[in-house]
Amino acid sequence: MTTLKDIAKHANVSVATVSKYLSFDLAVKKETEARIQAAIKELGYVPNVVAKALKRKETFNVAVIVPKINNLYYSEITSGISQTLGKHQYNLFIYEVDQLHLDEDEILQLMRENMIAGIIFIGLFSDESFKESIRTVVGWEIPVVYANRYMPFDGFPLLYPDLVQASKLGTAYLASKGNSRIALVHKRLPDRLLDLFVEGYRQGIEEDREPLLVAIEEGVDYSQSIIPALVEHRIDGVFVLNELSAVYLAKAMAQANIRIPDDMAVLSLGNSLISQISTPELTCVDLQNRELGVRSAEIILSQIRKQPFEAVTVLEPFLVERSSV
Amino acid sequence: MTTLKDIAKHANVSVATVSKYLSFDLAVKKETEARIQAAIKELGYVPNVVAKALKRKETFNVAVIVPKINNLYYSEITSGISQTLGKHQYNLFIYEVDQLHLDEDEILQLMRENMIAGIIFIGLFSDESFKESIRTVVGWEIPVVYANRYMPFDGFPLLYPDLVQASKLGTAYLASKGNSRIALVHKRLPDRLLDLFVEGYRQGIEEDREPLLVAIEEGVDYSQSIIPALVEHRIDGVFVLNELSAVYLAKAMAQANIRIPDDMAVLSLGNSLISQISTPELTCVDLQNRELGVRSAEIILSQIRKQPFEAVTVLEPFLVERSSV
DNA sequence: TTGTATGCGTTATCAC
DNA sequence: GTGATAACGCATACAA
Repeated sequence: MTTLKDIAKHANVSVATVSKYLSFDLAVKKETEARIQAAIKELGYVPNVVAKALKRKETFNVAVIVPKINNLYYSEITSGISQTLGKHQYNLFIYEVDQLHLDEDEILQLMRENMIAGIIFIGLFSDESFKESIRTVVGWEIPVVYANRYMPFDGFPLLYPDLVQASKLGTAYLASKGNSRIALVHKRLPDRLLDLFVEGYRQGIEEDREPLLVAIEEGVDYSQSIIPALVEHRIDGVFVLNELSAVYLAKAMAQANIRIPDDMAVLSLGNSLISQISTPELTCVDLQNRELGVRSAEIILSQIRKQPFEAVTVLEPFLVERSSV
Repeated sequence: MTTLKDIAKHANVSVATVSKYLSFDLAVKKETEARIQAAIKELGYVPNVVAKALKRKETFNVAVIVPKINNLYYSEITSGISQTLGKHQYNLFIYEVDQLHLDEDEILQLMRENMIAGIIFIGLFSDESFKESIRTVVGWEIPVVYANRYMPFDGFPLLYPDLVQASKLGTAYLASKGNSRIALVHKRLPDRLLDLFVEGYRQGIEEDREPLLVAIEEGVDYSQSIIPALVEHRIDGVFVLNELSAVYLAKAMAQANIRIPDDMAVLSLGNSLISQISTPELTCVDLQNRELGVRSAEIILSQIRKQPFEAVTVLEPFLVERSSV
C-alpha cells in the first residue's frame, strides 16, 4: 500500500505539498507537478478515504434506512437515491429494518460509530415509523431526511407525494370515464391520511359527497369480504390505495365474473411493474418514487454541504392510462 | 465527541487499558471495570469505527455490485445478503451499475479507496459481466464472490443455481401433466447456458430428443412472433427461462384465446412476486435467490475471517405449483 | 511555492 | 493488571 509519504519521498517533495496538490489546495510548479504525477503513476497510489475521514471527521457515506429492499415500491426510491449519490461520489449504505435482527437503536448506534454523513429514512405510509429515531439522530446533528411519509413539518426535511392531488387525479379520471359510484379501498391507514384521500376525492368529483370507504384487513379473502361490499353498494369504480391490493382485487373480480372496467373500473395508487403486469393492465396514479429518491438524495447532500435546502418537498403525481378504467 | 482518552482520564486509567478492556483483550479488576463503565455511561462514549479501521487496516463494510436494484430477482438476493451481513455486524454498500454513471473501473477504485472488506458481484445470466473486474479485485487481494452466474471455477468463489436441475424439474413437471411437445423459450442466452437447459430438458422427458428452442429478441411483439411459432409446432407446454417473459407470454396467449394450461401450459423460471400476480398464476421453478444471497454473504465473511469456504456452491431449485401447468 | 509539525481516535508493542 | 508511546494515512496551521 503506497501512501502520500511514499509519493513525497519518490518525488522529492514534502507530504504536505503532495496532499495539498491532490486536493487542489495548492498551485505547484509545473516541474513538481510532473514529478508528483510520475510518482503517483509509478507507485500506483490509491488515496485512503478512511484516513481522510478520520482527519476530516466526515465520511462520504450516506445511509438509507428502508423497511424492505425486495419491494418494487421502495426499491424504486432507493434506486433514485443510489443514482444521485453515485453521481456525487457518495457511497450508499443500506439497512433493511425488516430483515436486520437489530432494532432501530442499534442501527442508529452503527450510524454514529461509522461517522455516517447523512441518513435517509424511507417511511411507511401506514404509520409514523422512524419518527423517534429521526429525533434522536437530529439531536446528534447528523443530516437527515424523511421520505415518503406525509406529516406536518417537524424540524427535519420531509419529502412526500401530494396525496390529495393523487386522490383527486384518480377520482376525477374515474368520474370522467362515467363512473359515478366510486369507492376508496385501502389497507389500514391512519385517519389523518385517509382524510387527505377523502379530500382529494371530493375535489375529484366536484361534489361534497363522501366516498364509500372499504378497509382491507390483514389476510382477508377479497372475494368473501371486499367484493360483496362493493357489489352491495353498487360501486362502479374503485380507487385502490395500494398497488398490490389493486392487483389482488382485480384478480378476485375476474373470478367473480365482474368485468373490468365495464362492470367495475379499477384504479391503483402506485405505478411499479406490477400494475403493468396485472390482467387487465391497471390504470394508475404514479407517485414518482424514483424522483422522490433523487430529491431525497439531493437534499441530504445539500445539508451535508451546508447549502440551503427545502424543508418540505411535495411531489406531483400523474395519471397513467392503461385498460382497467 | 468523547474519545477513549476522555474515558481514560475520567476513570483514572490509561487509554491502553480502556481500549484493551473494551476489546476483551484484558481482564481488569472489578473496581477498574466499574470505573470505566461509569465513565462510558456518564460521558456517552461512542466508539469510532473509522479510527479503528485506519489502525487495523480493515473495515466492516462489504460492497454488493448489482446490475439493477429495482428488480425483484436481484433485490431478493440483495435482501438475503443484507440480512446475513447485518447479523454479523457488517455494513452493506450497494452499487447499482446500471444507474451509476461511473464505469466499473471507477467503482473498483472506490472499493480500494474505502478499504472495503469484501465484494459480492451479482452477475447476469446472459453474459459474463464483471468477470474482468473480479480478476482485478482478486489481484488486489480483496475477498470476492461471484453470485448468480454459472461458469466453470476460475479462481474465485462461485455461487449459482443448478440450471440443469431447474430445467429437468420444470420439464418433468410439464411432462407429468400430459404435455408432450414442450418448447424452451428464452431471451438471448449464450450457448453454454442454453446447453445446460437442453441437457436438463432431456433428463426431464427421459428421452434423447431436442426441445424446440424459441428465442425472444429484444422488443418483439409476442403475439406476432412467439405465439405463431409455438402454434405452428403444435407445442402444448412452454418452459420460459425468464420470469417476466413468461408473464408477457401468458398475456399474449390470453389475447390469442389460447387457454392456459388446457391449450398450452406455461412454466416460468424464477419465483418472484410477479409469477404470483400473473393471470393465471404461474407454476414455476424457484431458484432460491434469497438463499443465494445468504450463502454469498456467508462465503464473503468466511474469506474475510480467513476461514475455509466452498469454492463452488450450487443451489438446488424446487418446483412451485400454481395454476398455469 | 514548499516544508515542519501536530493530531484525528484507535490499536498494538513494549515495558513495568 | 496497567501504562507509555508509537504508529495508521491524511490534512492543516504555521513557518520559511
